Amino acid sequence: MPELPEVETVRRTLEPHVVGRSFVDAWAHPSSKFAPAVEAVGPVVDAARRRGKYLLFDLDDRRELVVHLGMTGQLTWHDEPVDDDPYVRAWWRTADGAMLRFRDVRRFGRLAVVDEGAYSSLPTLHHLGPEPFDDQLTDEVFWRALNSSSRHLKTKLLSQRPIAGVGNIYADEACWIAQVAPGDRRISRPRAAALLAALRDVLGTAIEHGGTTLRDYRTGDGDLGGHQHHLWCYGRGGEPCARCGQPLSSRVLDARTTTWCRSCQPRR
DNA sequence: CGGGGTTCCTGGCCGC
DNA sequence: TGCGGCCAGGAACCCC
Repeated sequence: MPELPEVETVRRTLEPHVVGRSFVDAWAHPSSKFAPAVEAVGPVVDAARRRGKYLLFDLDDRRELVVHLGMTGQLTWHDEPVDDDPYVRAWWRTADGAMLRFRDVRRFGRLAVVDEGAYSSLPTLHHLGPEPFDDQLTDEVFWRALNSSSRHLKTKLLSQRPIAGVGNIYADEACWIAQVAPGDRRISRPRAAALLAALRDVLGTAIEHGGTTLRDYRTGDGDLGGHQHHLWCYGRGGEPCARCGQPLSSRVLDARTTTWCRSCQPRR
């Protein structure tokens, strides 16, 4: 499940390949989720950026190729032709025979080519909250955003509004680190500050590890991430809490599997 | 417009 | 061994 650390790793690994190049040919699966890929043929790629879980490739004709990896998306660079694969949903070829390839088994990913900054066709990107490491995201701002509705705290994290780029893995990890109950609906200012610090800690560490590969995620060079060996609670329901030894709880919260420690993440 | 439900997808896994 | 059923879940989409 590519979240911010995975998408940032893909961005960093693709950047040296794509920036300064242009695509001379492209193909896309007929689904409207992927068909726009061919519109990126022609212009030079000026930059490889990221906002939340979205990859943004700036094109030099004032447009952007927007890529969301969904659940199983893999965006990889290939200097040489690669074997055919039934799960490839789009590819772009450069003049020198290299290829950028989008593979996505479950087709939850999505591609778009838009005028620069014109994200209205992608509502989550259009209304995306601040980047985790943005100085504008202060404890105060985060606390207010988390208390602006009465939904579960974890659901608010996953909404991409209080903060961009957090998915199921890092939401559970950050709540565990900050000792926040994911099912609480309100949070005190000091706990919000602790949760923001935990998010920054875990997202930063996961980027250093090249992201979390549970199954499908790969870097832009096709490599596995490493953060799967550093998870405190995600996917560990029933195992002892690394902090207190009590078994971690797991249940579905707002349609998302949630793992936490009832003992050291008590309801407030 | 916030909130809640539904849909998109298919490999992997479980139980019989 | 084979197969039906269920699960994983981000974001678009629709409705109230």
